[in-house]
Amino acid sequence: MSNEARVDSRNMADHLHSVAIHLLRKLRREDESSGLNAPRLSALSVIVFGGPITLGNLAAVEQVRPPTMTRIVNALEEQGLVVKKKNAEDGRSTRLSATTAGKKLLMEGRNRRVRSLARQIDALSNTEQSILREASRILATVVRAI
Amino acid sequence: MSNEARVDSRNMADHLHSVAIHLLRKLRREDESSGLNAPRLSALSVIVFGGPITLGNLAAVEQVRPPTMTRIVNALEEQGLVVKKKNAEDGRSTRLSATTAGKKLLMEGRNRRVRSLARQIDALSNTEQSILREASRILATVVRAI
DNA sequence: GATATATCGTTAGCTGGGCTAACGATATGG
DNA sequence: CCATATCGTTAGCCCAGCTAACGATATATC
Repeated sequence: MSNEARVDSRNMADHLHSVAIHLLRKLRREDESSGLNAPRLSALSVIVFGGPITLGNLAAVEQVRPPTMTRIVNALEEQGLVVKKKNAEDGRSTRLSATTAGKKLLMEGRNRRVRSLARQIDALSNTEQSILREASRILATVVRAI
Repeated sequence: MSNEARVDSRNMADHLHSVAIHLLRKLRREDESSGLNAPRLSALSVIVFGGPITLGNLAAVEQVRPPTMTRIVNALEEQGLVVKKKNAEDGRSTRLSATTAGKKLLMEGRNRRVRSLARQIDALSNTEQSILREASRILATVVRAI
């Protein structure tokens, strides 16, 4: 590989990193009324679409340590969005699943949070939207591989 | 606009949001040895390339409130990476600039942090790299507009 | 079957980033 | 000269990360 290519990939990585930081900072501001911030929303999403799931597995999926996930799940539980059930086959682990309220709030909260971003995407040309769509797919595999 | 397009942009926004969360979580792990985490690295970067700059302006650029930036800058100052100077023309404001050590650490820390991401980008095809390059440019303007 | 070991989740305690409210210091305008 | 505005800091709060240590349960070994 040429040295230029390496410099370029470093710049791209740098730029993507910066964009990710600022994107999340912006979106965080949309949270005020939702009662669901990013980590909780993301965890709830996994529970809704991938549940029932154990706390340890959820922590692994979300790339955090179990104590971190304990607190996130406790908050979701106190809000009545998630229920913990003992696993009958293994008393050490729990089975997390979403309540009806949890599923409902996921959709609403997620909508609220990404609404402003979606609005900006709507304003892009079709070509630009295609590029973004492809890029987000590529990025997902890239991130998974890190 | 068709309803399908709106649904699609919401899904894209959703997906980008999720990717951004997981990207930053991954990259945060690369920080251990660097001594510079994301907010400090980002702030230092602005000071290095955009300094001298006032604390308030830096906070605005970084999209955080002044008290938040005060703490970040204090940490950078304690590490000898940044210096505060009184503005001679306006005694209320300060002029932040990077020390030589700050400039050096920025390059090294930034490299370390995005190295694993750059490595994955290197492994992509030329086409995929082009898509990512375009997408990061588009995203930057999108984020700025939110 | 008893005992050692491994695994799951929680608790405790730390660091650090975000915020608002309130304040001192300095500029500026009436 | 005094009222008002602006800049940055301090204080105090919430929440997300982490490690270390622990109780409870499973499992393996003797």
